Amino acid sequence: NHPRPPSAAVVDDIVRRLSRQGYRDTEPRRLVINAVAAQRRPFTAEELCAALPCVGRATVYRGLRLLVETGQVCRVLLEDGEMRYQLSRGGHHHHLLCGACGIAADLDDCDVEGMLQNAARAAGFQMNGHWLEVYGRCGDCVRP
Amino acid sequence: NHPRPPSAAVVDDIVRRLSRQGYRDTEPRRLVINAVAAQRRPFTAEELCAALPCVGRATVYRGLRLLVETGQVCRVLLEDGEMRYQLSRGGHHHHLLCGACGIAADLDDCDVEGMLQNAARAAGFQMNGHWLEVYGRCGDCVRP
DNA sequence: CTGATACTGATACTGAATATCATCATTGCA
DNA sequence: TGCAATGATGATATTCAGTATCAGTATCAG
Repeated sequence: NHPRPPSAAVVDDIVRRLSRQGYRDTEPRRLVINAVAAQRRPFTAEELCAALPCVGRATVYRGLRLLVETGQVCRVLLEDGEMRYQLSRGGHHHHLLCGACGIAADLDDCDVEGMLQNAARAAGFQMNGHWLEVYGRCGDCVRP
Repeated sequence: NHPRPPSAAVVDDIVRRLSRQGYRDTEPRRLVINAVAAQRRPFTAEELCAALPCVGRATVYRGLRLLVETGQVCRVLLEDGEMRYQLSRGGHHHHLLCGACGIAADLDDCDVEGMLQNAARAAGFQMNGHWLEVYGRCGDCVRP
């Protein structure tokens, strides 16, 4: 339930990728990335702010938005409609969200794509993308 | 692009269902339901307020919330994360959302359920529900 | 009819997110 | 290495959706 020590390699990787796109490597931005990488489960922008009292609110929000826009952080939609964020491993994937402990596991090898393409086509619709979240209980919460 | 004249039968039906659950049949509430039924595409709470200048904001929000809670209006998640609402036909279904005209078509006969169940189980996860939206272009917007 | 109570709506409030803008830090380049 | 050019920061003000309050009103069962 506590933040984990973020691996410096992960943070450096993200900073490098931003650098390649022309974004500067700054102290506050690194702090934001660090805090994002330290989260164990989907978090809100406000939680980030709380975890970074020495970084301005605006900077935290800007940093988070940047990470989302560059695809390094993905959005996670909770069952009640709340939007949270999580470090992304990259690539298309979905989330298995545990309603008990709040953790989000990745679900990669799932071919909804093809099925949806077909269903959409049958409805005269050209599919370009989709959003999928799966809700339930993770293994640890089902049998404790 | 204009609101359609809401069928009185649909509105009456909703009012009756609310009545059965102990909710009163009031003038402002009927106006809200009427406005909801008149929408052609997913709408926001604020759009409802704008369409109902003679009904108090609080009442519009309360009415909308009631309809969502009783399952007569479903939430629709846009690609950019914005949450909208739409009159529900009831039953489990998903939406085909057109990014061009904003319309939402229903997708009923699609068996993602089973596939997700299996994928979730393989990850040691007990699935209880899911959220799915499909994005793209509707037939009218693909070939105009 | 009538009373219990659900409902309404003007208003005030909250809280998340963004705009502003003077100041500072970073980086490419000389 | 030093120096602009400009991207980034953060305190503050502001916006805006959504909710709480609460006195007054409408509904409906009996």
